[in-house]
Amino acid sequence: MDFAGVIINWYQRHKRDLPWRHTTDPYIIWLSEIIMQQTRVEQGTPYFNRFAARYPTVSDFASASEDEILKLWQGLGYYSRGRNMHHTAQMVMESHGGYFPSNYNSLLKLKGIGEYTAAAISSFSSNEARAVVDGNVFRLLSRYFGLDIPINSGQGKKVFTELANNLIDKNQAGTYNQAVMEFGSLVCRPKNPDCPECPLQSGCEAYRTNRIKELPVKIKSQKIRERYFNYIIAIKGDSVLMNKRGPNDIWENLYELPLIETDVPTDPGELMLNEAFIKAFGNSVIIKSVSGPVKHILSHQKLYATFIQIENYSEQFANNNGWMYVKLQDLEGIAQPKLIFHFFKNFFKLKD
DNA sequence: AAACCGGGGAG
DNA sequence: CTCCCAGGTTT
Repeated sequence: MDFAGVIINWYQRHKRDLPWRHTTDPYIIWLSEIIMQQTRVEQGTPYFNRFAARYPTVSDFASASEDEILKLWQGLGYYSRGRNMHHTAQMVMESHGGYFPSNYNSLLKLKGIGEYTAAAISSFSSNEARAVVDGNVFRLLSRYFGLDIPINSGQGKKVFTELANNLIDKNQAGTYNQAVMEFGSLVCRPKNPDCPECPLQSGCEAYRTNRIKELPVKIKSQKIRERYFNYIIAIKGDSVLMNKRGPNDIWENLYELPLIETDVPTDPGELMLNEAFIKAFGNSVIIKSVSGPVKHILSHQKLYATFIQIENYSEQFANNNGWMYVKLQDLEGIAQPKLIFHFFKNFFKLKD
């Protein structure tokens, strides 16, 4: 049996029953694929179920508001995925007559859909023979063929994509694509792969040469930036001052507390002398309470957040774009980063 | 080509 | 702590 045959045979005996595997509707498959990008199946599945229930068709998705979509997305990370989906859903309504595309080239033009996702949707919905190349496939192929070219280099991407397209079973492209990813996820795992039970063991170059641990090769990641977020809690009556974040930074269009960011750790007393702080709140502020710093780690940044509740402030922040008072009972309805959501939960003793 | 974009779980 | 997950977009 050839490579594809072994993989498909294994898949038919070991595949998981995932909710998006029961459909050929490209819209539903798109929903699942975007949600699962850089996300573990266990983490993404509840989100998929909520989105599929709330927006059964692309029309439903397109007519929702961005705030509503981001709220449903809250906690899943990489929020541009949610914003791009909204844009794409509207594009499908306007330019594709409400019918979600199912061919590779049309899919590739849509926002948030790259080569992987276009190959996945087209093969799962219409059996188009384009090989998916995701993290699982990179790992499986680099090990099986003993290729040490970095998987995150331009050249590596090209080599592995070409190889994958030579291996695909063109008569059952969708099944093959599902199968290679499932196999990479459950057998050819990143750590402790199940080589003893692997049906490809006899032909695996990395296994033969004892290089399982060295493959795949990846180019080292970037430096991690450290940032200091001084969040201000300004409560007036039954409202709290909030900020809607702007473009070109993390958490775009999500809501947080008013933020005075500094390059170095700054204690609250010192922060009150900060130019931006005085410009927003005046110079007769009283600090009521301080908590933190709370460490919040992203893949590319380390955040240290301090929460400072103030009183006797003057409202000179009227010109600060995005700052607004939000009623406490409306807080639960707006999309917030995990850091903020958790803080509020603790601060107001909110229930789940 | 390199930087940017979350959050969580495994080891 | 490090690595990586059904990756894509921007610079």
